[in-house]
Amino acid sequence: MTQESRPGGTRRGRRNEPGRRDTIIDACLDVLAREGVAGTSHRKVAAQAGVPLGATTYYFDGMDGLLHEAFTRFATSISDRFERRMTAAEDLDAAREAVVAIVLEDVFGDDRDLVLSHELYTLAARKPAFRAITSAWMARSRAALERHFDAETTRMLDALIEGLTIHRALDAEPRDPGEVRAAVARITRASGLQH
Amino acid sequence: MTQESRPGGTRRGRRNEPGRRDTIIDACLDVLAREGVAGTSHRKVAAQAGVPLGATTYYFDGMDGLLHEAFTRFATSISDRFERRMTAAEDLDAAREAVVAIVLEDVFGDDRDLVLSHELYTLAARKPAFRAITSAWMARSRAALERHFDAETTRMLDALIEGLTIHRALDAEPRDPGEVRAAVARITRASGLQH
DNA sequence: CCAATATGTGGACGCTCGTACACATATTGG
DNA sequence: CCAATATGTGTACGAGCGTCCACATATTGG
Repeated sequence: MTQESRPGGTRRGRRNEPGRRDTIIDACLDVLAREGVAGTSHRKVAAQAGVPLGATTYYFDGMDGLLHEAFTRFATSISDRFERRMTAAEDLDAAREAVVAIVLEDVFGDDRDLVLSHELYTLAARKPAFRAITSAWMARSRAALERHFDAETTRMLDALIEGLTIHRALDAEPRDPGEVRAAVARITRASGLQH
Repeated sequence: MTQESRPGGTRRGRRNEPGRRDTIIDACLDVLAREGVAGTSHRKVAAQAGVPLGATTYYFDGMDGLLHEAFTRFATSISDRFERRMTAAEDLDAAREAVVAIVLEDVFGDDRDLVLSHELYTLAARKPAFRAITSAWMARSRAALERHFDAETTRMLDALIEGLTIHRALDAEPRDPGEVRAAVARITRASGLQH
């Protein structure tokens, strides 16, 4: 059993906390959501995670490395949810309704996800290294959509989802769910695959 | 006639350069496009504009004030172009084609505008003060679209434009112009106003 | 049980940052 | 022509930043 030489005091030297990296990544996402990329620093992440400053540079390759892992985790989790929704849909109408649910519930439901998405897009627009994350995310979304829609419709739909999401974020008043449904209907009209 | 006491040397005291504020705002946009909000500082803007550091705090109310004016100028100029395109269109088909041109030429044509848009959106997603800028921008775009399309279609189209733009930015390969045209056609099918 | 090693930390270094303000000079009013 | 004022600037301050590394300690191998 592990004994602490100075219980309650500052411990130095070797430790055994396997979840450390994970804790730091999650803390990084918290800070990102709260302060944005601009306001995220090693020190703030360390404080949020409850680890010493040195740990954030020890486990990750600079700030960019940390951001990369954090946003990868974020994009993957959003992507998972998207895929689950689309896979669960059994026919074309269910697929359309799944898209509506994604727009209305998944992204709009949570300010945090929305803000994080924007931060990631902005970073990706500037740094190619982060574009790999958004590309993978988009590729997965499209693959999921293509279970139900043809390739062209999929790309249009993907763009529409994005646009509806963004505008919802910047709009003051809430959007009519019926309108989202109608927009999805227009884009996907007669463009389904056989099931 | 204005005489300089120390020609070629450092000048202090009262000066008469009315374009100073403008110069600084433009320089700020340059820095923003190059380095992002995160990397923009008074010093960098001052260097870019060729003015002393003090000038950037003298003419503007802190960094936020400067950012606000810079992004206002940016959004207004994009918005002008949008409005001009839509106003020039004389019938429904021309309006559809104008939208395609906006997507393909205006936004995608210039990486700088794209990056600046993202930076602004991200800021707006986090700070309400900047949301006023994006709201005004969106309101103008919609008003311009409503010259040709009904209100519901306008909102859908606005979102679609946004989404196509964003995805174009993050996509590696160029998008087929025909597909943009097709997407616009689907959304606007039988939704025009009388002219 | 004792080296050797792996693991992690605290603190320091050099930098950039935003802001504030004493002061220098151009302009203006009398 | 001279005070008074408007206009702008140089500089300094304190804070926060990323990164680095000597070192402390837990673990392991012999």
